[in-house]
Amino acid sequence: MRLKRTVTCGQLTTKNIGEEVILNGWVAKNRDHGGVIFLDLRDRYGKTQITFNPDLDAKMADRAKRLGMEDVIAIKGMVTARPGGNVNANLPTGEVEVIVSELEVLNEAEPLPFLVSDRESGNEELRLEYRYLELRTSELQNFMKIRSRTYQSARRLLNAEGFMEFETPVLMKSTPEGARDYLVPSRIHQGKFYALPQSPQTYKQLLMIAGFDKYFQIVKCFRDEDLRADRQPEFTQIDIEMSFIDQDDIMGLATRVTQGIFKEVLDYQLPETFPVMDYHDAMEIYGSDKPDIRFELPLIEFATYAEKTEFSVFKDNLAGGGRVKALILKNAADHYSRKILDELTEWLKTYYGLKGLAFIKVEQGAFAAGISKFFSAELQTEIIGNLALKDNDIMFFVSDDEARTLQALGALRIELAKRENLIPETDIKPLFVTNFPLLDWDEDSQRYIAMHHPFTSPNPEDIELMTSDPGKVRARAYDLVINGYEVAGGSIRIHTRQMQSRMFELIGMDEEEANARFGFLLRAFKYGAPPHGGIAFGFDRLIMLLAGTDNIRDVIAFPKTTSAASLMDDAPSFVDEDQLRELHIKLME
RNA sequence: GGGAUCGUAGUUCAGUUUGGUUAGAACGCCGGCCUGUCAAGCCGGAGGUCGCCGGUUCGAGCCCGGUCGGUCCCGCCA
Repeated sequence: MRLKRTVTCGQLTTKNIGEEVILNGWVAKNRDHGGVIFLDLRDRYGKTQITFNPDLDAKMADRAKRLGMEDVIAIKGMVTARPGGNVNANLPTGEVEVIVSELEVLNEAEPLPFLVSDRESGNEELRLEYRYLELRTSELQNFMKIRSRTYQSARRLLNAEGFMEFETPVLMKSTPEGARDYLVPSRIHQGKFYALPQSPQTYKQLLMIAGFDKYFQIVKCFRDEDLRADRQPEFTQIDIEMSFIDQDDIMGLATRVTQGIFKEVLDYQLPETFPVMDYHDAMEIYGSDKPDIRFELPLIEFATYAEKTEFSVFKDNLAGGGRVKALILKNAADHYSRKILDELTEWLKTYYGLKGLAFIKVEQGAFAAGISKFFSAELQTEIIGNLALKDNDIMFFVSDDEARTLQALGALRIELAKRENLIPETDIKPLFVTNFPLLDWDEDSQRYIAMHHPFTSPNPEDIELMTSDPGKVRARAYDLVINGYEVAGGSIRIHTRQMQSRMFELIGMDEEEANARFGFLLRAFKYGAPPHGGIAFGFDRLIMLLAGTDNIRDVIAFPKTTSAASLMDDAPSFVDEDQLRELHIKLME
């Protein structure tokens, strides 16, 4: 190219008036007045108005007339103050314009499938097909800048803490405990497969055994599971592991890293320490292991009152080991018509398997509507007094088995908060959730499965329970939760062969199977494994919070759709017979 | 695996409730006018397999069945 830029499109101000400059960029807009022609020239640094005047060069003005949106051009010209009254206050460069003396058209663009100036001008399917165009929009340019700054910030902070950065294999052994693996067939080893890592878990533990006591990696992870608004099949973690530490050390580090990132990327000051909540309390009070604590609206234990009602649903559920919990919305009963209550009920039935949603409203100091007739006058007075209910309050009740009650009411808590505008959108409220159960009973396979992963250390106080009541054993595991998103999760690991074998036993994995799958790790434990533990940040979710978006696709340059496809390059796709033959693979009909 | 919802000019949408002649608007595109705009303005034009397949009907963008694709959710995500 002939005209190489001397400045970017975002930097010219009145200070540059009188300078001759060269700009390169995309035509963002062409405003042709018949005589004078204004173009907005855009690059990732900003926009600058360039002006063609036929009085100065009629031929060039004619060429400028033909320039269309997203053409790539280079211009040389003089930085000039805009005439009085023509300043654009919305643009940092709005006080100046460049009067063009030379024009080089670097590449013309065809008519566009949607407007780069307006992200909403194309639906998502189309934008994903032309993702490189969507990435030109100011919104995604900004998200990618935040992402880039966050990489740098994380690296700087961890480096300052004395961590070493590593890379671990992407082609690894399949370990079919946990999420479904993405498999890669081996050409050389007929019939054998590599797996893409769900996380570099075992490698980082082996690096601890190797003596690299502070490890980190910004790493892609792959999980072949169904997608959500905050889940992609390939996603990025800031993976961290440390030796000779305890849970508090990891939580402290995670706190400092999170604070540092929010400070450096957003100049947002998070609290000095993050609150710590028991898993049990999170479930009981918020109905979630990743509670959004930007607003209160706690779940209320209602069993003792429910016992005194005449409502058989409550009493039967309690008798059968189920639960009754409630939510109170203050001064909002008039927002909940029959129609809206029916919609909420239908939603809870459909998604959370509830049989119904009960409610009462408070009117003139007593219960009204819903299931109020099942409460005696004395009971109503008692509840109104104890729970400080006022007129126009509405109380929702969910009663089912424990898991369903907590999950459904937790979901209702969020839904009601949205409807009532109770969520301070700009707040950032982190907390740690700790003391997760070590094991989860799996009905399908009639055995315990590891809730976090099978390398998680049990709480030393609960070792006895491993024999007597495994379901009660707490894990030394912790999640960092921000605004209802699980942003990071980790644990103190098992570091002795004995304990690891015991854990495998508990989840019903016999020695042979354990050796086949994790023998390399078990063997390593025999040669001086230090106590260690770590945490992994869901990098994309962290960016979502920093960017203020609720969609993970917004913060990934080339994301996949809900069906794990890439609309731009059409992956996945069929491959040649030759390729399959080389891999010893035959497709089933 | 299941549920909900969407699919109509290049694009965003209206039209579907109640089936009926030529499927509209805006933006973009093309042409013309216009010398200070910044969502520039004014005039004109081109542009449609109503996602696809099948059915009902004298007649389907509209009704029915299926299918493909997008999104959101449940299951799943150690």
